[in-house]
Amino acid sequence: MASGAFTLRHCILGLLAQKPMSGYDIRRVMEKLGWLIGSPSYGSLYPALHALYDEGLVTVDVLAQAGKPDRKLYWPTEAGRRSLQDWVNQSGPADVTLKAFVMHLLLADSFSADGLIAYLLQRREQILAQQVALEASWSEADEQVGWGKSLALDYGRALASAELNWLDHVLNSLRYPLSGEESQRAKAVSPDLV
Amino acid sequence: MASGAFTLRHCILGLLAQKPMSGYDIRRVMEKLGWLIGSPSYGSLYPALHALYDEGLVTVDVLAQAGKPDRKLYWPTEAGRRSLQDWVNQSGPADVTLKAFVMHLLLADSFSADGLIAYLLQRREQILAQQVALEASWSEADEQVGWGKSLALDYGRALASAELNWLDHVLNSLRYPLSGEESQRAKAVSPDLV
DNA sequence: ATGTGCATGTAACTGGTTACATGATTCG
DNA sequence: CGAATCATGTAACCAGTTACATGCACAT
Repeated sequence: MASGAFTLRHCILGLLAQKPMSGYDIRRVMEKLGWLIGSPSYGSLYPALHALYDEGLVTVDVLAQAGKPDRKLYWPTEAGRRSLQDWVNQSGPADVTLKAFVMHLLLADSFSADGLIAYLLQRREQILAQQVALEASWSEADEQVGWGKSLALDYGRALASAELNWLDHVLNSLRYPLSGEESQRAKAVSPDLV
Repeated sequence: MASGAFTLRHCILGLLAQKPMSGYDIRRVMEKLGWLIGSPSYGSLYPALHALYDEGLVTVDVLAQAGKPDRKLYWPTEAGRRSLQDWVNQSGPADVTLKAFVMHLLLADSFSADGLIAYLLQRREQILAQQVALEASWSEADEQVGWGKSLALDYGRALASAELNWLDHVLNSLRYPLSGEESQRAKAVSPDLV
């Protein structure tokens, strides 16, 4: 329950772990990251923040401001950091949505290098599986693929191969060399679409 | 309100427009498309299907089967097709999430060619804006960007540029359908479903 | 006998959005 | 003088998940 899926709680905790912020700040940051992480409404943000506080995962410091409403700066307690670390460590392939993945990247500083590499490899495995599944869906001569379906599948293929390329590139720069066979597969894809 | 965001309703309606299916079928199809569209639980699928039926947007035909439970084949009514067409036509840049975008691609057959091109151009504009926003976020020398943040931003950049490439390629092939293969696909655009 | 696939569904819950309410300050 | 930005929050609602309940057929 506390683990499992990636929710606003984790997101907030993750951002606060990098730098103390107010609810308002959190939203601004998420807005700037835009579609990568998606910004929540205050209607969910503030309640989530209060809940984290009630559970002792974050502390607050209230800064009175002239003319403006009080600015409540939140940051994780030790328990909060532990809980975040738990999430980072135990998150399996099941919950690797785009948001969760991006949050893992953002928290890269708090990984051990090995942990990050393991996580990226896991992600790589997953994308590879999806690519294979799409390819299978394509050549499924169940009946001829409609134009729309072929468009959608091709789009998926393009995204998947782009991500694989990126992953390989990053893994490489982390000096984790892949076997020749595997890395070639990912590199070969880019130029042929539709 | 009934329009706006992309929900299960639209998704179901869209899939049924391509081919009559049971709730079970719908789920299998969505599962196969995997992360592109995401498969819902039956706990949301069946109720949504019933709601569509109650509103007269889909009809059902019950096929009794030996040994197995009845198979309820659903497909859109005229009203359903109209409602779907409305969604396709009026969906603005606001709701262009990945799911919604993929659904538009899947329904490409039911667009006029011009409509599809307009939609893709809209998407292109949006991705371009996101790319710019990320770039801005990067060079924001507010303080030096942490490793995690730079990783995440770079990931976003990679995805955005991959999508732009794909969009350009598709747009190009839509405007200059030359090869035999592609002109065949171009023909497939015309039969609309309304 | 045990599990997997087919096929339907409901009830309780959760995680979010939308719309509302407040109020000072600064910019055009 | 009105709009945007800073800054907080609540209440009603909605869309989805999880867990449960049913039941037959076929393969291991």
